[in-house]
Amino acid sequence: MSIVGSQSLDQPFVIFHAKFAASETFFGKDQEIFGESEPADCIYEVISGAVRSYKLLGDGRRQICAFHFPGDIFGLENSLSYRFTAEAIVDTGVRVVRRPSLEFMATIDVKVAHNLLNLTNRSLLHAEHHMLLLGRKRSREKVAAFLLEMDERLAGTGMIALPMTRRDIADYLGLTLETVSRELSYFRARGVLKFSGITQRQIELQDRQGLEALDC
Amino acid sequence: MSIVGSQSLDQPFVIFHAKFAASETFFGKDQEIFGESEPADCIYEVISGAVRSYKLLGDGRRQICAFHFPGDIFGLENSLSYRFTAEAIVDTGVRVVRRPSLEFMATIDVKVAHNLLNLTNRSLLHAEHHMLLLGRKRSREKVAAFLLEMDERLAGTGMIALPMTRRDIADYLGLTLETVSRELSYFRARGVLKFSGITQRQIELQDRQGLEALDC
DNA sequence: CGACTATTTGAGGCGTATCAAGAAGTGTGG
DNA sequence: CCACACTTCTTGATACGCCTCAAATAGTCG
Repeated sequence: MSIVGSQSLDQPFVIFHAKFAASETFFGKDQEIFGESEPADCIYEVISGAVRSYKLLGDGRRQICAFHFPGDIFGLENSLSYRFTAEAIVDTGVRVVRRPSLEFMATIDVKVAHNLLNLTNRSLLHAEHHMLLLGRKRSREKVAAFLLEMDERLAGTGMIALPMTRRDIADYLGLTLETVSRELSYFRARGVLKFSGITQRQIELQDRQGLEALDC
Repeated sequence: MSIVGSQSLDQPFVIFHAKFAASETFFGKDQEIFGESEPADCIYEVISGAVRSYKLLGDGRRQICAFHFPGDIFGLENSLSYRFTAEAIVDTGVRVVRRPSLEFMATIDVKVAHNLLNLTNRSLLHAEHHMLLLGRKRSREKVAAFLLEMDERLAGTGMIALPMTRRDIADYLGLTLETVSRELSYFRARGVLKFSGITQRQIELQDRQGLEALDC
């Protein structure tokens, strides 16, 4: 229904131009790709795997601002340093472009500049949508929205293979991992979803309307 | 300390170019400037007054995404329709530019395109910062962060004249108005702030460090 | 298989919401 | 200027949703 969160477009962004794009780089599970307040040298596109980007409070409380899946671009900054930390959730391959070369291209290629703006706007759209969730939705509605977003971004088939832990989900939704688990159990008990695979991360949506009714 | 939320720059943005800028338009208190999902025709700069932009859930729960003060630009979109509703908090004057003329300028003037990107990035920075607040801070920390943000954006002198109600503050912070009121009372009882004017909206910060300690 | 991590589930507590009533502040008309 | 109606704000009592702590189960990896 909503395209929020998806970075896929009808046409690929002209940002990772062949002439400037570096080859694929790999990061292992839980490996940091860049850290908050590090110099923002590079921009990344996920090739395979999944990435979380988050901010921390002084005492360790964590807010995951976004998950990035294959095709998504992250690490776009206009300031000198990154605004958050990015980590691979599972083994992940990314394409890297150095910022200076991108900015150079933006000055000579209108299409690149336009795509940069589009990408940033897309992130902003997602962030504003997520503010509504964080500030005003209850735990059940948050988890419902999460499942619908993941289904849409990962497959759209109702068969979801989550790469992230319950804690990641909780830190994305502003909940605890126990509350996330309880709400998933609630949905399972109601037949809204079931754990289809051998693990608890493979989820099959049985009643999408039941979730959409909660997504408001 | 933080520049989050402030849209002021060393140099003014070259967006409201003399050739294209319309004259000042006025909106009365609580008047809608544009509505969510209306066609995004125009872009606005606050001249005087204050604006809130918010999203709603189906049952009326409201999340204020941002406040806009003189000098701030809002209503920037890349999609066809606005992403939220904008209302004047008090009597407000705004400068208006039609989007098509702005987009035209962006194609012929690199500086305009660059400023558009900068503005969008600034909004994104604020949104991500606010997600951390909404998802992971307690009510006291939220109110402390709010007071510091307002001080910085409205004056920076420690004398704050809030244009918005407790309900607006609550909907910005993901709280109820009663909780906001209680936390303000708490800070007042501790001598962190006092109500300096004849109304409860004029606040004088007595102990900024006390607030910054909570802002983390 | 054994050690470890991730997840579920239960019991109880805390923080914020809800409901309610009164005080403070604002605006209007006489 | 005051009287009155209305809105906003404060404060108290209580309820409840989510968090915390704890322990058992499920899943992963050597």
